[in-house]
Amino acid sequence: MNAPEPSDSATPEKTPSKHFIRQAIDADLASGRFDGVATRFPPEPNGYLHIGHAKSICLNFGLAKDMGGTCNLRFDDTNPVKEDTEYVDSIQEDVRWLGFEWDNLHFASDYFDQLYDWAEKLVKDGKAYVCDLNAEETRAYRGTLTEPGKDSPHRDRTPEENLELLRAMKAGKFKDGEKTLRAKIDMASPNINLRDPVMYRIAHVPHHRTGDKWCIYPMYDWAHGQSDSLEKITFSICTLEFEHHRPLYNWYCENLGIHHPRQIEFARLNMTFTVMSKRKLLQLVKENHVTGWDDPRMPTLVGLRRRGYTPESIRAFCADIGVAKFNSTIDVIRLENSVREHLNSVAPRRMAVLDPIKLTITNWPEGKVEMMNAINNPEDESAGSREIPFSGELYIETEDFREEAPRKFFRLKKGGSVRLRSGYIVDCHDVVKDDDGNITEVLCTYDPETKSGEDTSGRKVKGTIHWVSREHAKKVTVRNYDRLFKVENPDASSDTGSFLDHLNPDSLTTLTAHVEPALAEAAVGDRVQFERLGYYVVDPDSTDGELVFNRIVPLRDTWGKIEAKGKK
RNA sequence: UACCCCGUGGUGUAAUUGGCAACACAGCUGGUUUUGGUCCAGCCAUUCUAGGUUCGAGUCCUAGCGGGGUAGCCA
Repeated sequence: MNAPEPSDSATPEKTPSKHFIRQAIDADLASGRFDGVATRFPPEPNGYLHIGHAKSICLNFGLAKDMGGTCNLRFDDTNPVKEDTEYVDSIQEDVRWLGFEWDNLHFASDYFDQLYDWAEKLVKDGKAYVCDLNAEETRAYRGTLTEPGKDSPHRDRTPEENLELLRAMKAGKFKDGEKTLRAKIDMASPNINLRDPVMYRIAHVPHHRTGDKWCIYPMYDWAHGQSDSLEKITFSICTLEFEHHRPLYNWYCENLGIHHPRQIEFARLNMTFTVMSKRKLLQLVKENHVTGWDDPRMPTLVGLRRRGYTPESIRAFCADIGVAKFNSTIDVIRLENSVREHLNSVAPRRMAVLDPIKLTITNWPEGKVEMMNAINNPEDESAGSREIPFSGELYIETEDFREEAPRKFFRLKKGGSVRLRSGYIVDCHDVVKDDDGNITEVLCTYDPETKSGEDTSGRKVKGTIHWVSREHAKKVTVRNYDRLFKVENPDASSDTGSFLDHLNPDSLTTLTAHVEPALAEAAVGDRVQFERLGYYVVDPDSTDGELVFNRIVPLRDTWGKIEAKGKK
């Protein structure tokens, strides 16, 4: 424990700045308040994990790793009406996929017995009481944000009476909502959490792990800190909205006289063009605005995984955005960049034509097929190369040809030249049009002296475009995903409607693409770069006969920007 | 209008804890390039405001302004 800093203090340059939680930990270690770091990631199993949880996971597991400590995975399963094992499984899978392994796996429900014993202790100490007020009355007695509350009429029951009542509650003698156990703190506290908070509510509902054993269930505050304590957590890291709960967290630990972790709050992740609340994500799924929790447009971890995001890129993103208390909104571009950056270094390059137009090479020897050598990844020599068939009939991207084009258009135009990537330079001399005047075919000659890798011509052309050989190309389905929402802040409360009004109708475009033959062997989960287009992953929907590629993220598109600017 | 938290470039995060405001991303300029990708270079800030303490304030104090959170028997 408490490993000394690596002695690289001689290189002040490299010292990464420490966020405020790291600083707090350093201080507590230095002062002797704690002698190690033990954290936990405590999800409630009532939904799928999303990118916001990834921030918390990276923080908690990352801290433990960096400080030579431990991190547990604990399910905060104190409310059986909302929770389900379906989520327990998916959460574990997601945490592992992200690249973390917990030291211990726990469930708050495993502590129900201990929690109950502690509740009796507080009752005996005169620090908790059974209250007969119903939910409405409790609310009325609690007061408001600006007015103090009033004491419950049952606040002064004797410990003996309370104990008897509590045991009767546990034994199932009362109906749902008939009684609660409350901590006896201060009904006039400016902090509403301290106005005699409910510890137990009655709910005759089976629990996904404890079955019918309990009909009283602990509230978050009464379970969370105690679970932390039992696991000897030192730093209980949570999001900002729990800040006002900290005094209560402390009160329980102090009044029980048990191990007392330090709760530290940080700002949860907000991201542009994204909704993050469980309620809204659930609504997107339930109302079929997406195909499921793992729809590639969802910010869930299962969604991002299916989209093709790598765990490395998500971890890099989380490290990149930092940790603070300021309530910020991260530009989703940052997330997209992180996966681009990772995939740029590891994804093999392949050629795919999404919107084909035929290109015929009029001076190409009839029936000749030439194998061209193509580099797999210019960023990684060890990735090697592959062979691509080149022939007299090719497909190129429709948008890469213009009959007439502006000076700045570096691609193919009538009377112009372009390099076919890993192929030859071609010169366009004519086009073929249908009756409506649409171009159906581009006619070119090729320059035999310009073969890629053995160019002896000395010719320079402005542009290079991708292509596939018409007879050798494979057809695949391509799903081009875009942002799910068309506005930066879909959460923004417009008086008129809901966040659903901001759904992007073009968030998915499905098309049939022609790809180079090497792609026929691609397996589900393989990630490639379609040259000049973007990064793609093979979707599990793929079958033997038909591959499905999801667009993970497009390449940066400088030309697109130039063109868009020109139109304004 | 009670209490708590937070205000540093377009967006985020730093600043040896009182000592020349740094880094990343975005944007804009240019360069390299057989991906208009990658890569490289340059440009882009009166630290919310007003006072105060100090030789010196992003940092400390006071007041104001702005943003967020909180009144579940949810977590």
